[in-house]
Amino acid sequence: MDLSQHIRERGLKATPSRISVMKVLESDHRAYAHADLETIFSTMDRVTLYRVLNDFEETGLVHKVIDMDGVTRFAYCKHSCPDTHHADEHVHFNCQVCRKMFCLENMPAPSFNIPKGFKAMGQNVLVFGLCKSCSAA
Amino acid sequence: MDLSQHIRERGLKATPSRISVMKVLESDHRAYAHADLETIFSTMDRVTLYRVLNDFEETGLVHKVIDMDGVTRFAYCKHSCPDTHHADEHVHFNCQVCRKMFCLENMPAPSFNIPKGFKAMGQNVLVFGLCKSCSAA
DNA sequence: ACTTAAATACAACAATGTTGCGTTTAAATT
DNA sequence: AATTTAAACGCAACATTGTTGTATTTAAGT
Repeated sequence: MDLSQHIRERGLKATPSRISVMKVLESDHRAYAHADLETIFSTMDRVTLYRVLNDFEETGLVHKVIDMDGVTRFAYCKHSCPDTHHADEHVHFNCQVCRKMFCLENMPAPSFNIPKGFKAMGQNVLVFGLCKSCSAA
Repeated sequence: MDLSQHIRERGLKATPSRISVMKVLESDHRAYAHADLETIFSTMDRVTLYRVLNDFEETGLVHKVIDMDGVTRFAYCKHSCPDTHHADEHVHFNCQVCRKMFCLENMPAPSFNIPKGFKAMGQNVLVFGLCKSCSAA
């Protein structure tokens, strides 16, 4: 699959920064924090990285989740998502030891029976504990 | 109910700061951000307020949730919670307009069937959308 | 190769949260 | 009621996460 093409399809220019960030996100369906990617791409400008991630999110290329520490994380959208709604809303798992966040792709977020008067637009379902490698150690 | 007594029962000193913060939290089972309380108690030191909230959380007087914006919020524990585990883990609702966060006390967080190898310790279940007053307006 | 809107780099700023330390105070003891 | 002391407070400094403004550069269409 051509990453440049994938990016351009959403109306964004396929710049080197975007292509390399997308390559990481696409290779591993984990939710990455800005700080993670800043470590990987040590020469990339902080602000550019923030904007790359926000642009990806706004065009539906990635989805956004808040982790246990209140930090925003971004994960590749396996299914193409429209700009407005992310079809693949699933449960995320956040490890308390290594702090990694995993997309549980085949575990859709349940729909809740919210009290009358409230209007639900989406949800953020986060389970925390120990991931595979950390519970083994 | 005596708030001072309630605070002392958890091994904390019943100081004026703690009593007044607890009074607000206890009066309305909503999850308050540090910023909300700083507005209410404009003379209270920022750091003291952070420490009051963290102490309450560590002793099980309140529970902690992360909101849509990644901001930590604290809500009164209706049921007494042991230090380690909060028995009243329920769904929270975060309004996208007024940003208020509501405890849906009678909606327990579901237990998820996490993949083999992962060890779940707890969850943060957040539904967002429009609250009663904001969807009416 | 030219053009232009989009993207980048850099500086400055804002919000949230933490740490260290000297001073004050709640509450137990005398 | 006075004394004691660990706990809590107030203040300064700092760390991290994230945003905004603007001049410069570049992807990609003409």
